[in-house]
Amino acid sequence: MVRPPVRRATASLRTPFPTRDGAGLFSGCPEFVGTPLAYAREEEIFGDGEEAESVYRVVHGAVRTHKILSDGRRQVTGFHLPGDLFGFEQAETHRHTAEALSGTRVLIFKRRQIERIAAVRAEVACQLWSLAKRSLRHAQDHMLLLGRRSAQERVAAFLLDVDARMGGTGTFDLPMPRRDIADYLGLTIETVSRTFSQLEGEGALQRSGGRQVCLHHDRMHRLVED
Amino acid sequence: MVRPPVRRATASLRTPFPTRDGAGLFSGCPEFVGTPLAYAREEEIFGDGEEAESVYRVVHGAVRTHKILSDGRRQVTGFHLPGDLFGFEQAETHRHTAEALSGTRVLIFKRRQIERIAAVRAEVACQLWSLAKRSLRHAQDHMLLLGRRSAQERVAAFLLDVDARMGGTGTFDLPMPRRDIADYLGLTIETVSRTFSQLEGEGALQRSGGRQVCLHHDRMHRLVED
DNA sequence: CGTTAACTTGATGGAACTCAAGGTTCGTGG
DNA sequence: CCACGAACCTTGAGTTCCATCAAGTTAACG
Repeated sequence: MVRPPVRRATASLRTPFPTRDGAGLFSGCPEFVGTPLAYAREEEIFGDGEEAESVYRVVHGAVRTHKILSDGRRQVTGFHLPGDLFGFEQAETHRHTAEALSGTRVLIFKRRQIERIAAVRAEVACQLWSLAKRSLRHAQDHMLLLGRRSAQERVAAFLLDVDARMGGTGTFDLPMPRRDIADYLGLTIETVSRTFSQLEGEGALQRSGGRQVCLHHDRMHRLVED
Repeated sequence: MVRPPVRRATASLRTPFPTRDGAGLFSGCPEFVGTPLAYAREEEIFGDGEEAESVYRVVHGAVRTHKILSDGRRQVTGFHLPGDLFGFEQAETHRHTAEALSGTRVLIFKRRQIERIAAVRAEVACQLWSLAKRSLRHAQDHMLLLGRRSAQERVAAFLLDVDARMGGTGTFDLPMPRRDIADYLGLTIETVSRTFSQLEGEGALQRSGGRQVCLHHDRMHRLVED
């Protein structure tokens, strides 16, 4: 798979904004006050190999994290929606790249500070542990998808997951382009596109305008073995 | 992919043995005293959906954890060697099945007890957090492998990983059969077998007696893009 | 409204899967 | 110690699903 040269965000209008959300708690702990920051579409939030100074919480918009091989093959490891935390690392450096999918606001927390507080307050450390376990479970579910599911199952499972995270109404706008979906599901954009068409042909969903979809929950679910 | 009926351990000689290793610490915390227990080859340690009462540490032998779809497709999510912990769950029930690869001894810890101690001692909770982050990193690396790597790269990366975990001498016996390797790498046993042969043909490894391999480190590494 | 990126569709090819033997290893009992 | 059987592993032939290559078409945006 050949991939065009690395897409780097050009826009760098990183506009700090008022502390409206500054009171936003870190898992219900008032001592964590995040610094609000905004990123433009496709702007990099942190890069693979950089020192992991901060941890992030999405306030508005969406973020993707990915890993990339030297020849350009990319695996998107997660999409992060409002409320989600990302950027935790086991080591001192990031093992991922994080980029905004669209104009996105986040709260930034200092990793050192979080670790300092966790080292003293057991209930905070337990919350962080729990958070990591939740991510781990997601990663393991995704391994099953990547290792053993067909293209149709992957796309169907993905759409059901996004729907659930966006409110579960069955109608929503996908916050990411096909390339990101493909790289998340271990497929190519062509296969994702064809699978969308196929699902629409089978009456499992309807599309309007590329990004908007309306799922037929029952038929969709029937496509995903479990 | 059709799979033979679920392989259930028939042998159930779960023989508790003396407390020789009872002094084995839980990440250096003397208050955790595990109960030693032994499992026979292919014996189930815990099953998907069961209540997650315990957490385990491998003392001797090897364990695999996997997830399985209703039609039998299986994804092995990890192999656990002496010193490794497994069986932590985010929720109250296990989301995996764990089975002994060979005669295996483990130490069992009560999850409730660990949680009780973590809730009070921050440094313990931080260790557990760190452990979860390490597992998460492994899972994310594996996603990249499953989503984007070729069969040859998967097998080569796998062999290098096992070698490193078994001492890094380059010569070792694989503790698992081809089926488990295949289900770990998202391949079929035939493809794994063919890839072994291909790697041997290219001089990247030598086999003797099915399970024993001797890796040619340089050539092996060259096959794994990063 | 024009330009560009994003998405879709078609034709073709190939890596890995499936099906089917055959060979090897290893444990068990004669 | 050797013979037998049952897993386990390897190899071959044919097929399939998804990737690749190549146009088109639609949508987004200045």
